[in-house]
Amino acid sequence: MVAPAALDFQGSSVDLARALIGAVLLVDGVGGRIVETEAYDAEDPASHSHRGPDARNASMFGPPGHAYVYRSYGIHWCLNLVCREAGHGAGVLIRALEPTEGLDRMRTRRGPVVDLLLCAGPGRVGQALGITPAHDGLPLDRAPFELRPAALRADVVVGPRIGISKAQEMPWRFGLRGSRFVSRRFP
DNA sequence: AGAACGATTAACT
DNA sequence: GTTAATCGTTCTG
Repeated sequence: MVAPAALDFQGSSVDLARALIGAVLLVDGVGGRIVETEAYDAEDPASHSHRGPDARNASMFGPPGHAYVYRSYGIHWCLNLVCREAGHGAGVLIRALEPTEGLDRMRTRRGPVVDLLLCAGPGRVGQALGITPAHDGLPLDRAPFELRPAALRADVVVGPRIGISKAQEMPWRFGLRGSRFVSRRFP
């Protein structure tokens, strides 16, 4: 019997990003197993919270255990889970899921793509789960969110983050080893 | 005020 | 491998 890895929203975003691999995330009953995450922090030049609180990133400076939703490239809605003490500005970007529940609704939202690409990337996760600005700032421990920690400690691989120009060398992207549902392979 | 830039994706060569 | 789409935020003058 192995104790479930509890999700600690009070700790660092790097620790939470690692612990989230293998956890199950649902929004209105639609979602799956988290297979890829990235950590961001106020001391991190690549983070939206680096310049301090503003209208867009306010949720990152709100209470831990809540959602931070932002618009990416004017097109996509991406979901983060806020951690650390309120006011700090740290969070974890959900980059990919292995779809397990609500497949039909995901296929309707995502259009004609193979199931492997339903949630392989932060923008795709947002679209498949129906994430909107209305989810920004909502608590993760009640509807429409459902978050279940991984039953066993997952086999996690680490690598540099994707799509950033600052602090590219920081190994703050985490994935489930061998998963075919990640947005990109790990070296 | 205007230009440049994204925590991206889909389509194309 | 390259590139267009698309729009709020940030940088520059």
